[in-house]
Amino acid sequence: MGRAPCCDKSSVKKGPWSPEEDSKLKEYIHKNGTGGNWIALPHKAGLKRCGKSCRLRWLNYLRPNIKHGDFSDDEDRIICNLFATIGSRWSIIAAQLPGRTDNDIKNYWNTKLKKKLMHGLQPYNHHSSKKKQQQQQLLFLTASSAAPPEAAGPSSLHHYSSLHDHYSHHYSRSGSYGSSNSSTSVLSAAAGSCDLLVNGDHHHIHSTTIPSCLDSGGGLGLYLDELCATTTSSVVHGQGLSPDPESFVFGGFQQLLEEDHHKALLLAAGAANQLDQQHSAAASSFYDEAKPLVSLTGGGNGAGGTSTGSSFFYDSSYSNNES
DNA sequence: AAGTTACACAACCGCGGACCT
DNA sequence: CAGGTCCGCGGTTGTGTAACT
Repeated sequence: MGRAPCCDKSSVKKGPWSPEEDSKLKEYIHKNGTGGNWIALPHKAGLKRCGKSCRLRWLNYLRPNIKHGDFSDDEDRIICNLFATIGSRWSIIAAQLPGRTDNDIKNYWNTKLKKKLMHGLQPYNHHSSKKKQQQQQLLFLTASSAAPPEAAGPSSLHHYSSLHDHYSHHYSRSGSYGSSNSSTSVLSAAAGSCDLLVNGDHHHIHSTTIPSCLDSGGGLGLYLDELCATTTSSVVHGQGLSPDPESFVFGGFQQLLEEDHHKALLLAAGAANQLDQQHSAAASSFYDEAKPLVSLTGGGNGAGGTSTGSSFFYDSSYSNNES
């Protein structure tokens, strides 16, 4: 029954790979391929390594056409856009960046890009009172400005809080996500005017004054008054569609405590799924089960992705699920 | 110059789903 | 169908090195 154990953990070597090990692995795979069996590979290749370790070394370092070194602005943009849409699905993000590995992107995000984003989030709303500012927390929904207007998809209802689940569900069935040649547009969320559905109340927002969140990506945001309040009747104000876009996007951010910085960052990146996980307790205190916490409807200019990408978010089955 | 801290990156670990027997 | 392994993924840790005091 079953298969043999992957390896004897007590007898395998761990830690950094030596050049000799690298060349052994490279040579073996060039001659024989992986054979579809990483567990058996190290023994055949004469390596005292776990199959998992070999696989990781090959995929992340030895494989041909791997890019090392600085990420370009375009790559930054793509990573931010994708992270904003799907969260930390590094393998999917990596699939959109030829030559980059998920591990590489993950490290890059954790060490540089996240900080870059943090530093970008500093101007403050000069128009709000201090007390008001302290009460306000920022809910930030990112939307890609990279997608051209003509890429707009049909309208559908988006429940941001469940975007992650939808995404997993849909891509795993359609298998179309990797086929797009337009990585920035594949996962673009709506950037044009749209309706926000907050605890059942509709708010229509026009995009023309919506500024860019990152250097590149577009974004729209709104304040949630008393985000952590225990009441379920909190009102969401669609603030900031003002002549002072910067203050809208980043307003209130500086008042957040360390924990909230992380929360706001996740929000800023649109990683609603992570927010759900990490702050579900706080969120659940004011989340009305019967109504979506925050939803995005419509989608004018820039909504959705192109060609293959558009099927992603505007899949009919998804729309059906929402009704 | 030595010690400490911060940073970047490689590698490991554990989990969940797919697959095999 | 049940019980087991394999594979791939994401989170975390370890290690080398640069920057700072």
